[in-house]
Amino acid sequence: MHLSACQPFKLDLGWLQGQAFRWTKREGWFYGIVEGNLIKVRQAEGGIEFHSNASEESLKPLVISYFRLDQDITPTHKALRKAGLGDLVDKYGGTRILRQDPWECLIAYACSRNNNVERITAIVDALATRYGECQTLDGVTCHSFPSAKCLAEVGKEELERLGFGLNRAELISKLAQDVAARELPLDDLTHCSHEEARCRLMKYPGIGQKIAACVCLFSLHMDDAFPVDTHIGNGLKRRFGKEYTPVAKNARLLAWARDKFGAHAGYAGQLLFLEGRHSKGG
DNA sequence: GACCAGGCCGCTA
DNA sequence: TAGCGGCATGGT
Repeated sequence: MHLSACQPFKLDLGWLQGQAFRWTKREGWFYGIVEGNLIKVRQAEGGIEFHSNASEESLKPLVISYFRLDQDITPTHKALRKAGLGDLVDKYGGTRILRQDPWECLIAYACSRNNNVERITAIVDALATRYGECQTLDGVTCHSFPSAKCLAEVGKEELERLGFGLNRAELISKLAQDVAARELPLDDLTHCSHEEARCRLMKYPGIGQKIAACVCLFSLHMDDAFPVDTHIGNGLKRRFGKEYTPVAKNARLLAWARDKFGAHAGYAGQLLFLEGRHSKGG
């Protein structure tokens, strides 16, 4: 099925994996899970083409939302050019901030501390392969991400065995229990203020400013969230002379970003991230 | 063994 | 509030 997208829009593994980790590319198609369904997508004239074994008609609104095909990106680009990121808009303007499933997003970024993208992908994928639902599309196999209820029953020892490490296993086990019991009603956080969502997430030891911001940005529809990692910090320093501390707790930095990029801070960060990873050869 | 990955936390001033 | 150091966890 063909879906048109507000332009510019360009699928690329760089920004897909930079946000959602588990997308793969085979023979020109990108394979990934959207709302529990394995789909394949590729760039098409004026938008994308996607296919699934599930009803494409019923998946259509989900796919549009996931890739934000209906988002008019022009105001964002205009704001970022004004803020001095015009070259990045030229380079990475086809990027979108995805609307991921909050549960998988939370777990993936909860693994991001002391870790790299490849390893995060590997352990999240190991979890899905072991406990998710196996799906096949045109010979490509992919597993949906296991539910919170499922992971709550798995237990932290098993998570540790899967390669999460002791601390991450404990954190993820706790998150699974609370999400399953709706102590942490993830879907409801979409309707909270950015501040409240952030605080709810940061109550968990192991989830700080950066990870909470990633979850807010990539799955809770909060485009003004501004996660600062090493790449983004380096980019800020290079371009704007901003001091960056690894804790990213620098309230002044966040205030500066809010002032500079406003509602588009998330996009600014994402383009800086892509530049940072790209320049490192990734 | 050093250094690096999309950090977090607690202590101190 | 910010600055600093300790800790984390495999891989190269």
